[in-house]
Parts: sequence; structure tokens; C-alpha cells
Amino acid sequence: MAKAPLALERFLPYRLSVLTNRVSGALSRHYADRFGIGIPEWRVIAILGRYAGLSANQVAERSAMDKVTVSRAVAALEAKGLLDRERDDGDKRKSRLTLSGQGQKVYAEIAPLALGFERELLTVLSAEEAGQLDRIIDKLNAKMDELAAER
Amino acid sequence: MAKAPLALERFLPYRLSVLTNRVSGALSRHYADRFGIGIPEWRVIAILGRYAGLSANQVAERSAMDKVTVSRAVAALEAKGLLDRERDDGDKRKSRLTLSGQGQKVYAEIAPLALGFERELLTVLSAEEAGQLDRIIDKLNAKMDELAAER
DNA sequence: GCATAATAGTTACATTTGCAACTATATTCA
DNA sequence: TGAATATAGTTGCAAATGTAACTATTATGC
Repeated sequence: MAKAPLALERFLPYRLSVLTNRVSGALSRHYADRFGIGIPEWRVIAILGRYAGLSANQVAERSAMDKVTVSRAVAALEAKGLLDRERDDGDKRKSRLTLSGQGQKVYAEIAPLALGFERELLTVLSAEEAGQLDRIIDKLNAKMDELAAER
Repeated sequence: MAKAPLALERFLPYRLSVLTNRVSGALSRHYADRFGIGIPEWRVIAILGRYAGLSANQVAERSAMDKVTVSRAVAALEAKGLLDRERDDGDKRKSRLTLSGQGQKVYAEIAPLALGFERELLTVLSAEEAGQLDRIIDKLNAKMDELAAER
């Protein structure tokens, strides 16, 4: 039984990592240049653009970022006047987060830009392949859930 | 024509990023714990394990890391006694990099571990899907080449 | 053959990030 | 009730990373 040698350039985690870095890098350059916004901030905006009034923790859950990252992104957005924080009356530990008028304007500009980038990226895949990729990512994520649960 | 809303959890760059972080994180925990080695160092080991005697720049090319990252990883590995640096006679700017005996031992331990992780991950995909994923990654990378060339 | 440009690699600095410890508030249950 | 525990969010500190500037060496063009 021949042992497969480790060829980094064929190694899936490596390949994923390289592709992801290139994609995220290219995308974030778009809005970093134009809006002075980093990836975590952009994710918070994307979440709040769709679901206004979430707490920081809820944003963290939906964005797969940890709460420290979210906390800092929220603080940065607030400082830039893109986000409003309103203390929750029922539970004073929480805040309701919403995009300010400015924030909504930024969202309205970035969202199409991001979707356009995605569309452009997907031009190299057939509709079938795009569907395959989607399912495959879901499956791999499910596997990661399983592995994470084991420990 | 209805405009697709931006749902972060369906947005490809985001999905790739989340999956990749989880995969890389899980994998690197394996060898970080056991060998006190980070991702860049592991990549250098993987490359040199297969192609001994490359220069730092050649390692950078093959590993898709920039030369600063490689430089630091090489320095760290040398400090740990896992790597030998030998000044090139023809061109004194370069060095030939090789794994030391120790380094080869680490390589011999990590490589199967990494391949085992990959195999485990791929258990959730059919052979067909694994092939699809491979091709899709290649296509997306090609697209990124194209986009990078444009600017 | 010498000034200029290119290349290999390193260093410095600023930014990002992640973990752990912390504050403040809320919940649990004896 | 009130002591112990949990949760929301922040802060501090250390490590990782990227960009730009730097050194040393080699290649190029006039």
C-alpha cells in the first residue's frame, strides 16, 4: 500500500486557505479603500443591515466571530457614527445595535459591491458547480461541527 | 427583477472564510500542541520535507506566503534546530534550506497526522464531490489570477 | 567598468487578533 | 434572601501579520 506523500499544493486545508485569503483580501480591498472599513466591521454592518436591533452576542453568533472581535468592531463603527447602541431596558448588560442613517448608507453601497464581486467570482463556475460547492461547504462544516463536539 | 438581498450566511467569501478558519484552526491545534509550531513553520517544513535545498524565496513561492513570513518561520525553525541554512556559493544572497535530522523527524510525524486529518475531513464527501471540490478550487483560483492581473 | 536597477532576505513599526482576566448585571437554588 | 454561578461586554497583554524601509549582493546598460 503506497503511502501518499504530502504535497502541500494538493493538501485541502492549504488549498482552502490560499483561496480564501485571496478572495477575502481582494474583497476587503474594495471596501477598505473606499470606506476605511475592515472585515469584522463589514460583517457587523452586513448583519445589522439585515437584522437591526441584535445584541453584540447575537451578532457574534451570526457572524462566526468571537465576542471580542465584535465588541471592537462595534466600538469602531460607533466611533465612526455608523452604528447606534441603545441599552436594553430588560437586561442592562445588553445593547440593541442598529445602523445609523450613515451606516445604512454605507450598507446600501457596500452590499451591491460585495454581491457584484461574488457574482463576478461565480462566472467561472457553472450553475451546477456553484450548487455543488454550496453543498460541499455545508458538508465540510457539518464535519467540523462533529469534530468540535468530540473534544 | 428582484434584487437578491445580502445574506451573510449565504455569501460565498464569508462561507469560505468561516470554513477555512475552522479547518486551519483544528489542524494547527494538532501540531501546535504537540510540536509548538505555527502554520507558517509547518508549511515551511512541509515544503522542505519534499523539496530539500530550496531558497527562502522558492519556499515563499511554493507556499503562497510572503517572504517576510517565510523569513520569520525559517528563523524560528533554525532557532529550534529543525532547519539548517547553508549560504549559496554562487549567489551569496541566497541560502539553501534543508531540514535537520530533528526537522525530518518532526516532518515524519506531522505529515501523516496532517494527511489523516484531511482524510477524516474527506470522509463526508463522495469521491465525486472531492473531485468537484478540487476542480472548483482551481477554477476560482484561476479567476483570482485574472482579477489580480487586471489591476 | 561604473552607475543604476533588480533581487534575497531582514528589520522596524504599526495593525490585527486571540486569550484571559475583568466589570457589571442577571439567574439559580439552598 | 443571598452566596454561587452564569452571561454580556470590555480591556490588557502578548503573539501573529503585513507594509515599507533597509542591507547586502548580483545583474544590467551605457
